[in-house]
Amino acid sequence: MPEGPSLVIAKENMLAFIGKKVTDAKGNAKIDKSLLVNQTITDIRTWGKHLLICFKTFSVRVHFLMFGTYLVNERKPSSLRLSLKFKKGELNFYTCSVRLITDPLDEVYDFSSDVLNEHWNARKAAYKLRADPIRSVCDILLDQNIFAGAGNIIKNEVLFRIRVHPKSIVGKLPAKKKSELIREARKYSFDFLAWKRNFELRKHWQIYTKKTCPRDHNPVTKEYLGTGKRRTFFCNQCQILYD
DNA sequence: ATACATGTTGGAGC
DNA sequence: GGCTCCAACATGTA
Repeated sequence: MPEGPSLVIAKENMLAFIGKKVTDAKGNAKIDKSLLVNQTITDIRTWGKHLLICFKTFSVRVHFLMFGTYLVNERKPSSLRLSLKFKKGELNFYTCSVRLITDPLDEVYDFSSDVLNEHWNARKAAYKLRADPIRSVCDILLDQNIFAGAGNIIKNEVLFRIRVHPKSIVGKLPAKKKSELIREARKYSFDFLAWKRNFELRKHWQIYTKKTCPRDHNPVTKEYLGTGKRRTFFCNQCQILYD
């Protein structure tokens, strides 16, 4: 469930609860759940991979990490991390990280660094790349401070689309490639969102988990790259190394 | 069925 | 203090 577009879909699935009052809050989340009872949801937002359930004086931040799931007006046997009940309906969260945020969200988050946000600021991203030129494009694309919402699938597919080898150093990219990277990180995220909505995301993977490059039919290389040693698929022939 | 994965945090060790 | 490495979290999928 994790990458940014999936969070946008999660939010959309929960919009009906805006303006609704929590009648009960349960689950093993380590927050004071009693704070939520009798509070009304004022908004539901996302920042990257964070789902933000807003109340008048605080927000509940849900991060799904790798395996988190949620159900709207449904339950499953697994243990509940957080369950919000309403007069009509319920929101259930499993295997996720739940935190209370008491500072105003606009102080906690820079929404212009969320690739899916309407306030996305490409120039700011370009500035951040210039400020940190020696990092690999692999690490840059997973940096939530620069491309909030981008995850490992987006990383792989963006690099393939712009024909950049994942071991490239961001400062060595020609200016045109750098702006292409920034543009494509956002564009692919919206494609991801549209495909995910239609349950056809996998069908559109070009390099991620692939064995053969769809461009030149050479074998795809799989390596664990970057500081997080994340699964990276690439074509050694058509993705150019800038180092 | 065993291993692995769309992610992040925090602690140990240096 | 700061860096890197790794366990922990916990479950669906191949």
